[in-house]
Amino acid sequence: MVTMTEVAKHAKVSVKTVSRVLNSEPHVQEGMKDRVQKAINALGYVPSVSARRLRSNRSYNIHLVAEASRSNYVSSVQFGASCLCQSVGYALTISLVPDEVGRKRADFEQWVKGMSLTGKPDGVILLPPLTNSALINEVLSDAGIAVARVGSANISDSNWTVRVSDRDGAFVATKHLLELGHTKIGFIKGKDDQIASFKRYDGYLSALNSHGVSLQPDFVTDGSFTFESGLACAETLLSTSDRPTAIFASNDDMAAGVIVAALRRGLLLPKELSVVGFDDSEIASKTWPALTTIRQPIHELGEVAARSLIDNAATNGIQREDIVLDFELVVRNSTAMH
Amino acid sequence: MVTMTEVAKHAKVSVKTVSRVLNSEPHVQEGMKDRVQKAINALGYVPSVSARRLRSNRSYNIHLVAEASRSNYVSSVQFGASCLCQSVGYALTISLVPDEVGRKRADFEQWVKGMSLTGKPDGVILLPPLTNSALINEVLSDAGIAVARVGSANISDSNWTVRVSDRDGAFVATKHLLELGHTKIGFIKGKDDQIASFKRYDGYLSALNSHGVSLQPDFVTDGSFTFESGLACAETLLSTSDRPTAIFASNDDMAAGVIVAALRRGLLLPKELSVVGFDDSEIASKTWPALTTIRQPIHELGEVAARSLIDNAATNGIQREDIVLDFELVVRNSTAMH
DNA sequence: TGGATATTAGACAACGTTGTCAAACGCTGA
DNA sequence: TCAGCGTTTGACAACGTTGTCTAATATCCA
Repeated sequence: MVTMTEVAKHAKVSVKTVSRVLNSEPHVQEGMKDRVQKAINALGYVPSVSARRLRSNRSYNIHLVAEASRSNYVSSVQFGASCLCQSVGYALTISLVPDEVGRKRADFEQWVKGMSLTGKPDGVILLPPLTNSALINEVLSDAGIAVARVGSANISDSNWTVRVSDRDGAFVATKHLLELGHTKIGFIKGKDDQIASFKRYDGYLSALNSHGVSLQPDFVTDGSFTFESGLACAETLLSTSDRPTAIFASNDDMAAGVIVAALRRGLLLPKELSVVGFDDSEIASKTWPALTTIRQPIHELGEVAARSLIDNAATNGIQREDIVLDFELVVRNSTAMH
Repeated sequence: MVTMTEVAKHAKVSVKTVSRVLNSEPHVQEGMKDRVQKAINALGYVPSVSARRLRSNRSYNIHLVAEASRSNYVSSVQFGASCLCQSVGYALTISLVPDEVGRKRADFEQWVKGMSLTGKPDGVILLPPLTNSALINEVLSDAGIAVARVGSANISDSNWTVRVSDRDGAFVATKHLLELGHTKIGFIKGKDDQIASFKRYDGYLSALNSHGVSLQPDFVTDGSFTFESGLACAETLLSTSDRPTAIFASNDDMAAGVIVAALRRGLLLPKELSVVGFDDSEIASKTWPALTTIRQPIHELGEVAARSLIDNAATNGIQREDIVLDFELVVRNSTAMH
């Protein structure tokens, strides 16, 4: 292994000068820079992260925490974060936790400790539904770790939130159905541990309202963001005598469940039932008919979250923000005129 | 931050003794152990990974490399690996690379260098189709990094392979169709950069053979493991005058494509067409009808891969193996008697 | 009982980098 | 010409752990 000392010897300068060049510190003459650079290339020197970490007390590491379910969403965020981290020489570590963690305090503190055991990261990215866990946010804050949350949250502290407007997205989705002539629009809520669930419901309500359609309470059901819950809710919605002609599910997995439920009953889609989802996750384009949905720039969410944390670590800046990215209505084959 | 020195002072022993206790080295008396343990708990001491890494020249880090597509499969493996790493105090870092990497040598070496920049891992887990990339395996070997490959490979070196028997799995899947009375069985191959593709084809052939059914070349099409390719292949297979009554696709994504193609043509499933997939990835249970498929213990693949690498790092052992896990035929609603 | 060996504990150096401090140098203005 | 200042460089310590070596003590066998 080539060390800084060898580079220094080869370039006939001190180690400190090599260090200065590597970290592009000021007060180094051009000639020196060149000499050092040449020595580095000649010897194929690569700095030791371990040593750098130890001395500078930075981990050059971002940690992402997500629940193991919802794999499509998670892996898209991860991809965005992974690309960015790699491009700036950061490592991205991952914890996929089972669904129940975050509920029991002791377990979770144990988990945080485990994380610091593997090297306290410069920042942590939280994915829904962890985003809105007061417990997790508190524990991380207490540990002095910067946090970037992906998705809506109602926690107000000095960290980042990176999200799309759930309310506006749901509004646009519902409006799309209204404009196709639907007035009997079923809604499947998300899990109530996620703020997004309420915001999407809000958007649905406002859209109905702004089109002068009154809410029919039977048409609103409680899902939990899973395929199975979407299927079950659709069974309920479709078995009423005066059934909805369209269903807006709070995410794509549930919408896929709606489609299966409808096919089972022998409904012709989209003629006899229009379906809209939310997320544009992978499954949206693999159902038949393919899902009309609200596209979140999921990949970008991860990228922005990672970048915020890294910039923060580099500058020790404290300017935290609520970053809202744009969504987009993607019209496929699951919606039609009524 | 609490350091070892402080623990040593508190317990009135030398730092080395504390180190010995922490690493459960031999030759420490019980009394000492207790005293040190108490001091550790009292002060809430957590060892510094950075220092440990620097001194011991181990990274306590496993790196997983996958292509960003195939998210269901990737995140299952990840979950298995993540759980295991966490339970033994290792970190799991991830690189999700775009689909083309591994083709261009320079790019890839750049990538490996980037990885070592973020701390040379104790081991790397490769996921298909990277598993079988001679280039990647070579570059990692040259860098002296232990590798565990998930999925079939035809690279013979002294690293691990963790997989199921693709041939046998495909044999069982095909046999299932034959036993339902099908003789006209279409097959959709996987991408030819993966050994699994050939093995699954082999299994299909053997099953036909062992049931005395002769191969009909028209019934074999070239897919690439994507939903779209499955859809396209099914279009071809179903448009022939003497169309197959069953289709075995080399993975679930393609099988989902087959289902969509069939539904588009107005076929009744599974009555008019039986479909079988491979993997039991998330989508398999979310299609209508739900897919009959071969379940790989994907989660376990990741776990076993990670464990092999960690054990190796701890013991400096060199016993590398080809680990074959069990698969299982999962019968759902996409197959029926002919 | 004595010598040899095994066990236990500690002092110290070392890992490869960055931070601190001081020295050397060149420049400016009086 | 010289004090005063800014720039550039280097010597050295420090980060928190583990490896090596040595010393002290306990144990064993002849």
